[in-house]
Amino acid sequence: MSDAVPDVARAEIVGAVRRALAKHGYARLTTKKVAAESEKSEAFFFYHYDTKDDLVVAFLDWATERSAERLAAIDSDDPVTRLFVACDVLVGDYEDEDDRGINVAMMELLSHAPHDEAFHDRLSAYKRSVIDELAAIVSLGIESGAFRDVDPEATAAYLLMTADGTTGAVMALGMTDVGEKVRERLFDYLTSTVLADGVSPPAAFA
Amino acid sequence: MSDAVPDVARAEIVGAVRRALAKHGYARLTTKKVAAESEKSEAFFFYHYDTKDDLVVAFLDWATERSAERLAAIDSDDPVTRLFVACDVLVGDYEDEDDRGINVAMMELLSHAPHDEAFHDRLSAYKRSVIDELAAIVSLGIESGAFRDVDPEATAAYLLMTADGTTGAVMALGMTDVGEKVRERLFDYLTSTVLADGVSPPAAFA
DNA sequence: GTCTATAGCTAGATAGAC
DNA sequence: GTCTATCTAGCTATAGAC
Repeated sequence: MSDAVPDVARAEIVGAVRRALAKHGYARLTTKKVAAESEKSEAFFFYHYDTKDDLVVAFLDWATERSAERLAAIDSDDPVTRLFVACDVLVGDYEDEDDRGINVAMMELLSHAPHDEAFHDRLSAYKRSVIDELAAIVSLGIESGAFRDVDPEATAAYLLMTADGTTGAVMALGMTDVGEKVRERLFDYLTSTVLADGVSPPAAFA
Repeated sequence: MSDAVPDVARAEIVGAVRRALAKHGYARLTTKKVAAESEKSEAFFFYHYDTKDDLVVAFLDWATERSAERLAAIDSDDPVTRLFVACDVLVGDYEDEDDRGINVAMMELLSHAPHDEAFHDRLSAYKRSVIDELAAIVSLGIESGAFRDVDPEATAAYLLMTADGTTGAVMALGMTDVGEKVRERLFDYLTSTVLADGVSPPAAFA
């Protein structure tokens, strides 16, 4: 994928970019601030990557991959559990500071995507893949009879958009009360509209 | 509100900031680029505002006010119509280039809010006011018997978060197909979960 | 491969004429 | 009030020692 940057170097770089983004945001990111988040010098970063933007793209590649893996790693054969946990993961956890920083940074890059093709391409592909993943879960549930006969793609898109919006208000603005209420409505939606009659939500979400 | 910047000057400035943000995004915004979007010189902007960030805040004040007014201006006494139209407005129109630019810019400022108190304060207040506005519509509908007895605040928050997330994917990434599907699911949600039995959505949304 | 030092530029902001 | 000209700081990126 990325042209032969050694794994240790990339890990160091991605970590420093991640911390610098969490501390200063993309709009105020400088290569000095990135270097300040590691033991390495500024030149170290320019040896491995050509430009500052390449550093950010390396972070973005890492972040999208990480998020996709977290979804894929949901460990259950039951479509009901998988769908609830997936939505839970997508909304995110405000208390997890690292996660919050990563999510806010991804959002800042997303909102800058109209002006940066690399951001646009990676984030469109990522969003698309999440929708596909959710749609696959929905399809499974329909086949198994646990879900109603909803439109998998449309339902997946709808769920992701709700989770995305919530991430913004909760992670970026700290409106945790809104987060709680939306979570409740979201799980209620799954229960009343996606789950088939007589199917219950997982215990943790009831 | 803002300390005595003449209305004509402010209009000129807000317009230039708006166009510069639409063209370059917040992360790449410079005062030179702002000035390039007007007939005025760079010094003109610094005569009326002390710092570059004050210019952006002036834009943000204008943008939040504009969005709030658009919601408040929905011209109907019928809670059903008002709720559907409000959601429609909140999701926004991808085809409207100005609206798209404004929405994407607001999103970029939102995602930078953890690092800028002025952004944080204005956007939290704005989001809160939209939730209040939506909740008021929901309460009205419940009183009139057009809506079920849902939780107005939670429902309002839930609807806004879905609209916000959709704005991101549609306006910033151009995923218009996702926008269509989410709109459909969103209006379906309103119809099946918020509207009382036997109440129909407005003709335009059926 | 990684460092220190610095080039070269552009940013935000100001001075002073009008 | 608005302009042109310009200052200074801080940025991205590179050169050259090790």
